[in-house]
Amino acid sequence: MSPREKIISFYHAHRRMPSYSELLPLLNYHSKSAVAYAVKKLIREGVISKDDQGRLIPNTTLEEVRVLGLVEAGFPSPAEEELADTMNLDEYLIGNREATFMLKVKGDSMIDAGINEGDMVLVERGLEPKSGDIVIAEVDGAFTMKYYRKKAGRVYLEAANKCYKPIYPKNELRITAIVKAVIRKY
Amino acid sequence: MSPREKIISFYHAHRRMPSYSELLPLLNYHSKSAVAYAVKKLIREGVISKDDQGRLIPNTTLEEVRVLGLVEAGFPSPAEEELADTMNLDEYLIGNREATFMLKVKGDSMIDAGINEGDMVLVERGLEPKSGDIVIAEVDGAFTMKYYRKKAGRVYLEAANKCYKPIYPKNELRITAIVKAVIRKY
DNA sequence: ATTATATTAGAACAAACGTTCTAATGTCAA
DNA sequence: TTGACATTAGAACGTTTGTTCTAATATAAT
Repeated sequence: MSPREKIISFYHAHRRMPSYSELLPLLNYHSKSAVAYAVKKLIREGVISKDDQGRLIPNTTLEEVRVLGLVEAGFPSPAEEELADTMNLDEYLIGNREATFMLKVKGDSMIDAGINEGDMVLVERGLEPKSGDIVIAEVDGAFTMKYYRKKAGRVYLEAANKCYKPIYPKNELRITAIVKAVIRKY
Repeated sequence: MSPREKIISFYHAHRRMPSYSELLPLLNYHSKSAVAYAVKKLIREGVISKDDQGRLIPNTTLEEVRVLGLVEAGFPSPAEEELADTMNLDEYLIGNREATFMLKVKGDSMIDAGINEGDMVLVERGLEPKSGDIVIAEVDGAFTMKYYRKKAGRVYLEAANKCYKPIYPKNELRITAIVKAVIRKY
């Protein structure tokens, strides 16, 4: 296990960077100056960084994922791999964390929109739905995921599956949340 | 802006929790004991926590998303909402961060698998593909995303789109990475 | 073996840390 | 107004922080 990996696992276990004292046993040293020396090396290598007060802060690569271009473009050669942009999944997917929830998808009503049973959807509450949004709606006491459509002032729900007919709500139509992202894990 | 939101934004800006001194201006206090008092309250409310040495650590809700059950089950009433499980997107989606990359999908060859053009895929390098995996493959110098199939010892690539025919590699077939997750943002 | 260099141990240091005490102030009900 | 309580300011405390120095040791080349 490299020093880098040890620090990363400490960071994820404690949700903060280790102090020099905590790095002593972690990096198998017996003096803080040895740690200081090792830390300087890691900083030179771009593994970690320091803030203006000397505290260690995680480098972006500790939390971010490298983003490449298109599938067709494929992977760059190791030489140019440094040019790759990085992205934080959390920041990318979550706007208002307080209002964001994750739901597991049941059924096949949105299969033509590429949302399959078992997928996870990130939904956000408290937003005003626009026509064309995918929403979580409460219809007659039950929850469903459908397209939210508004045509000629009339609101209805439409599945992304030809087997299902549009739903024209009889009573009230409560839009509980709006689907912001779909996540499928293999 | 509530104290909670101030701390969260500090945490995301500095990638660590603030010290008591840093909370002074943040919470508009002029003494550390006032901060200590406020921190105790926040801890009582479950907003933040402390480790065994008194340092502030972010509560799970600072980074995690609440997970509900099925779409059909919908949202629990506010009373039982505390029961909701939480999940960290990073931990959920990323196994080996060093080997993980993100690619933007071009084309419609995997549309029947629910992967559309413009989606992002999380791929991991250095894994041995199994039959049925979705992979990024280099065929004759170009990259494509296809199903990896192995039948009777023979390896070929198959699109999830009836318009495309299976690819039986003439020369070599290089599996560059395996698709671990699909992410679509609306 | 000898030299030069790189690394580590150990100690000392000022600065910053969270904690805790007293005193002052603010808040609210009676 | 009075009294009870909650909150804040300010100061002092012991501890831990990162830094920096010297001395000892390891490493590698000559």
